[in-house]
Amino acid sequence: MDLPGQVNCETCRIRSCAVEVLDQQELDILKTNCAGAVYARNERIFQQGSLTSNIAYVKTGLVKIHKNGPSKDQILKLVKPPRFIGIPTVLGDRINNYSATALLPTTVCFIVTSTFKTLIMRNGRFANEVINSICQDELTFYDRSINQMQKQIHGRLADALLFLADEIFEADSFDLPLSQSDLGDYIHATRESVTRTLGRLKADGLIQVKGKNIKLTEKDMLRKISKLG
Amino acid sequence: MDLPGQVNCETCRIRSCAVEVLDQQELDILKTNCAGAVYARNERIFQQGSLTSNIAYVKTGLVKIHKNGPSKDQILKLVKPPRFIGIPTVLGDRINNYSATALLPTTVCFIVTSTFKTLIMRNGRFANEVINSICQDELTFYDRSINQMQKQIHGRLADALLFLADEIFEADSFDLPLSQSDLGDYIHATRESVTRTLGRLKADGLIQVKGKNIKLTEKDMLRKISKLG
DNA sequence: ACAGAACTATGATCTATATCACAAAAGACG
DNA sequence: CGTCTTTTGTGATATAGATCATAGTTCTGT
Repeated sequence: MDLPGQVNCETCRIRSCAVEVLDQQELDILKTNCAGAVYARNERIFQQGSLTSNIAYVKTGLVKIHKNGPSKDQILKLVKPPRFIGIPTVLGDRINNYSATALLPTTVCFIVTSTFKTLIMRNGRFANEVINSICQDELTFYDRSINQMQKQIHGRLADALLFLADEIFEADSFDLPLSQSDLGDYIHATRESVTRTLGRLKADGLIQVKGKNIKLTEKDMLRKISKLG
Repeated sequence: MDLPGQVNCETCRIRSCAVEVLDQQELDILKTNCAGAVYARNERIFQQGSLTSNIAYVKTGLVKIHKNGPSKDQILKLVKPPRFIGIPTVLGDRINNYSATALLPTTVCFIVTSTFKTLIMRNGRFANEVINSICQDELTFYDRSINQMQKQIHGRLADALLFLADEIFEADSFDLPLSQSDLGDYIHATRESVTRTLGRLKADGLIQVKGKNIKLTEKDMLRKISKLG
């Protein structure tokens, strides 16, 4: 983790919708209670179970949110910046309920939790934007959960690939930012099943694979697979 | 649905933490934009896909939040009052992203969405309480998701029974508020599997079943099953 | 009280995907 | 450059739980 330290929220070009609505005085409060950090691929941003007094704002890169389950670690979601993560630590206990790890080189701003709370209390529009953002996340996660539960592995993998292409990279060709084992944790499958299913999609000509690079050549077909489960 | 209509938020004894922090003027705003309703068992409170301009506050009873998946309806969570439901409709589109159905006779207050938003904007403490509540829900749902995914059916059923006993009824003996088919939608299993697994728990002497009534006689053992999956 | 619907019970079979076992390939690093 | 670790590929086997089929039971409305 590299620490650029001091940041300037006023001139920051990757501000969240929430920060957009702050006034000058509030930006000053934020600025003096905010520190930047840079993470390399696979570096842990925060760890489940650890005490914290910060909320993280992911500015660039890609982050996985993951949590220990009864039998293994599971990736709850992939977070594309810009996005706040770890907001639930505003709750009393201040213990991270999940881990966050960079999947690509990632820049993060840490905001002191009490400052975040102060801004919520002071500025209703800020609070409103935060609520919107959490609600959006909530709905997305509901959908993802249902899909994970009800689709079988082909559909879940197709979903993941389409998500990476459409939402994360906005390109039909991209380098997989996760190992197949991670991908398994994300779509709830074993590494072996991921390998086999990827192989199947490749054999059927729906995707091209060159090392880490994946190219979705038949997105319509992938979407159909995603639909049918 | 029976409509008591006019409610008085000032004297309401089942106020949320959020409403607790409102001042007199805000309570007046709330009161004039709030209507009560009573639902019978299995009555729909709101329907996924329908347009709405209200947020619901469940005062008493028990509610299931459920949503259509690719292959079937799934119960996302059981909501024990008091609790707001449907907050995500504060997002632009105002379309319910899931359904809510009463599992027991249930009383609900509907709050006009714009009023809810006004209160968030006006009163930072209200906003803060709302955020706390959503965050709490979020964490609970993460845990539930991971458990659903990683545990097998015995563990999932044990979880559900312990949840009903400990969180909902606060008693080791209770009448199942869901059919076995619903229970299947809740723990992601078929009705047949629920029947068999319940039968198994009964045969093993961990629970007693008399019609709809269930009595957890070996909670420690159930907890062990829940842990081991 | 009775007919129709909804719910519960249980056995027989099938299947998607986990597990296990091993090997090859690709990265990491002294 | 070679060793060590991590990642990927692939077959053989096992299994939890779905699906199918059939009946009995309880609820609901008239």
